[in-house]
Amino acid sequence: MRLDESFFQGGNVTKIASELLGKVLVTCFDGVRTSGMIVETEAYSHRERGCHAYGGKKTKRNEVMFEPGGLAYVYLCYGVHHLFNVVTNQKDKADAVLIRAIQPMEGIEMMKSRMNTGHDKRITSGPGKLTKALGIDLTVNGMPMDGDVVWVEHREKALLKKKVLESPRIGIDYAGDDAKLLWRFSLRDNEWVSR
DNA sequence: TACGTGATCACG
DNA sequence: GTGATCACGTAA
Repeated sequence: MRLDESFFQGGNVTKIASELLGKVLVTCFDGVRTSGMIVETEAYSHRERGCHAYGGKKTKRNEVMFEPGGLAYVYLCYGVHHLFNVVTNQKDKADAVLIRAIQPMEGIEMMKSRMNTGHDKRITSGPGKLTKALGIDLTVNGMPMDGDVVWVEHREKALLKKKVLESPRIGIDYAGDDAKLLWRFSLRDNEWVSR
């Protein structure tokens, strides 16, 4: 079952970030499906300093965050890596969830090919790696999560709460005290979580 | 621990 | 226009 916009417009970005754990992120390019179970996410809200849209700051890069929830927000980080987010909340309330790691499911050969490697060890264990493995780049920015390129499926029953680990977000030292928020969610003991 | 990498942003 | 910055990954 596919998640629709009602899921992404729920308004509580940390709740959505934790609920995305265990769900399946899917892409389909040229008829080839690749997918993986989401094992690590981070929440970002316009109300805190870690967010690109902090204080309602709207730029060319982040304008899709100001649209209603259910769109993909992709941007280039450090000139090399595409990072994939899902916009949540409602129009002009710019919140998003960063997908940081997945556990490969479908299309593993395609992922290995995209990663230029012969093995499948930890090929999706990080926000920049999973986008490469899934074929996500800037052309995906702004796409709806209920189209035929990228979407999220719900397959398994609800996760046990105690499987969800909450910790500080990675790589946002510039956010001051907001860097201490426990807004990173991961599946405890899952080997595909990033380091 | 160091640094590549290039789009984007905040200045002028 | 230009320089600083950056929600990472890899090598060492």
